[in-house]
Amino acid sequence: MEYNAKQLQIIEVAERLFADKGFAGTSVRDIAQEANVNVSMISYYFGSKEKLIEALFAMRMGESRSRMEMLLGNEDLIPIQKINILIDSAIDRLMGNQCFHNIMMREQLSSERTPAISEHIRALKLRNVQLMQKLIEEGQALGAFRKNIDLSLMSTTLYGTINYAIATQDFYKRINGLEGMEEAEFQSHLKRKLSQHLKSLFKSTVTNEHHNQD
Amino acid sequence: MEYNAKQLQIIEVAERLFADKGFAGTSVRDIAQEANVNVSMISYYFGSKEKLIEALFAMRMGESRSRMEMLLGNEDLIPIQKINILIDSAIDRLMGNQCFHNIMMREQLSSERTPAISEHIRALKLRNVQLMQKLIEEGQALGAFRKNIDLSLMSTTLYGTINYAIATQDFYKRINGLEGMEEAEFQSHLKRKLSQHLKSLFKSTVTNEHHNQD
DNA sequence: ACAAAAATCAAACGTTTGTTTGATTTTACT
DNA sequence: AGTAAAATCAAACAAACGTTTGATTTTTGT
Repeated sequence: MEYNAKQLQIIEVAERLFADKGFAGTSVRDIAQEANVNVSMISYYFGSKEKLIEALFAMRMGESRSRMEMLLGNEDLIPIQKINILIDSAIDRLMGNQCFHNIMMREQLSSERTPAISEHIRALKLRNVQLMQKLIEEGQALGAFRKNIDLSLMSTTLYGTINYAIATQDFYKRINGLEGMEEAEFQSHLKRKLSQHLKSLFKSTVTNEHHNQD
Repeated sequence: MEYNAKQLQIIEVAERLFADKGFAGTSVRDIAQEANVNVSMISYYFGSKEKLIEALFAMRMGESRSRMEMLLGNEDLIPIQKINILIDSAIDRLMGNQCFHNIMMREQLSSERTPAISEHIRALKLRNVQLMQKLIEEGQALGAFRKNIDLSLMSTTLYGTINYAIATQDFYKRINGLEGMEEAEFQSHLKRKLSQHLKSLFKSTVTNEHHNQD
């Protein structure tokens, strides 16, 4: 589905408001006002508020594919390098679409509020977890990774840590005394810290190497 | 504040519904119906729907203290044992109060929806992160733990992993083929897996010991 | 047993909700 | 230029919302 400028404007405003106040907490009049359109345009273009959030999901899910396939094809990389690419691409994806992933998180907290959306999320999570399992099993086959790794909980730790870091970033800012830092600078600071932290975490946990400082 | 049976009934039903459908997505009539009370009783007892969720937070926050202080006082335990106790008590606390922590997670996703609640959450998170920092610094002082540990992101990983595991437990069930398992059994299964996973994760990451299988 | 207090109820209150209507304006096409 | 389609609008719609009211029942304390 392709959208014109007005429709995109509505979707993007809705994304921001849904992320901030939740789906039920956001009225179509809120959206219409911030998007500078008449209330009736939402039903006119999307059919209903419910179909609007489904359109948002269909749109955002359609993006982001294919960039990670590069990493699978490249045979020059050693297992831990592939894991590191996976970590960084997950951080980039979640940090770069905070509003949408906030909404996704909310949807996961409700059980099956909208079947179409739940199905989108399930498919995405399945791709993510299978990709990580593939990389870990490759590393295990090469003898580089430990055998006793809980595959599905490793991806829980990856996405759980990133999501939770994003959800609590104000708290992180406060306890690390970064309240004065400019927003864009803070975002890249957090990305860098998350990257270091998760890479070190995964390296210690999945590899057979003895730990060495860097 | 102490509540009578009817008030507790309202709070507990509200907790379940807020967790499942969100605060804005739950109507006072939903709550009244499931709690078998008249709609007006909610305003009568709590003043408003908003004050009801604040009462819920005040009640749940008041519990759960003090059990973990035991772990701090005990000088017989080595650092990694204290960390393990912290992990298990976090798992027990979050898994044992899934509805409430679901609501807490939702509140963290909205920026400052209710200042009183945000303040409760901030205080709780501060206690948690400071406790973990204290334990890690003890271990570092004893030479048992590495020096280059990102203190605030370690607790992000702990709580992020548990919260995300709880939020996606239906998915976990499905990809691990546990759909037939009885609910109580699955809950203790997940607790055990989470405990093993997080202990192994923390051991690999924070200690100076070389890894050994168990 | 009685009076005061607390609890409960159906009904109504005024808003806000998502959606539809019908008229009007703007755009697109020949 | 003229007409059909698309877009926009204020207004209205019924339903659901949180809350209040005022009468009635139940509980409590003496």
